[in-house]
Amino acid sequence: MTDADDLLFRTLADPTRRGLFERLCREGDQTVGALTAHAGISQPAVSKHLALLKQAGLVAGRSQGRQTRYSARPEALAPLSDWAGRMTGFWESRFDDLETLLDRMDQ
Amino acid sequence: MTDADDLLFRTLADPTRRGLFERLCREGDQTVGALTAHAGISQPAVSKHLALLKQAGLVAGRSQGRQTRYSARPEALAPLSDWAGRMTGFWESRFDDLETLLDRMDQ
DNA sequence: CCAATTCATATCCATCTGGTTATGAATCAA
DNA sequence: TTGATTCATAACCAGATGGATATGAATTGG
Repeated sequence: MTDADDLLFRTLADPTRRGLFERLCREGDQTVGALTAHAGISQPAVSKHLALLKQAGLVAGRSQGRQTRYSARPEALAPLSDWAGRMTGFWESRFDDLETLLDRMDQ
Repeated sequence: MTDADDLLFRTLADPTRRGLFERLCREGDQTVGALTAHAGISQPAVSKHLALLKQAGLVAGRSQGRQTRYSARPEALAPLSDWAGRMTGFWESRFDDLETLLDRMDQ
């Protein structure tokens, strides 16, 4: 469990952040204003969440004049799926071991 | 984003809980004492984490005399991978739309 | 140039969170 | 039965977290 993985999990723990990320995945790039209009919280709060999402690599922001357009980076979710896969893998391999053991006991 | 999903994300946000869950996936059932011996925190702290993991469906505990053996339930991770898959799916479908649009403009 | 817009940052605050110690309930061993 | 073991729960505390408001910097339009 690396440090970056921990940041990823922590960042996704908040429903507001997941909401912002999901919206960017669904509907593509958005300005802070557009995101704020649907978030139900203040603009500074949205900006703070976006900063955290950015730090976790989940979004990227590029400045366009006085606006900032944010976009989702779903590739950043890969470590999440990888980790879940490993957990299930450990589980199944232990299950396999048990099966081999039972097979041996059967003989 | 359902309520259960939110609980799952929140529960996995803590590195100690992920560690406990990972250990149960890797090495199978463990008593609270065995888990405490490797966790680096007090037994009550471990019990509290286990209670949260249980509430999220990630582990199950069965009482055996004065011990409690906990086991991992990796199936509970499914909503996590599902959500990640949906996010990537949204992304890709938007990308497809853009491609079709560009294709049309090419004609 | 000046006013308005857009966003980020600073500051502050209530609440949540993860840890501790203390304690109690249940089980086992002698 | 009595004392030890194992775990869960209660009470408490320091620090993190998510929110608000205030403000400033940068850009744009008139």
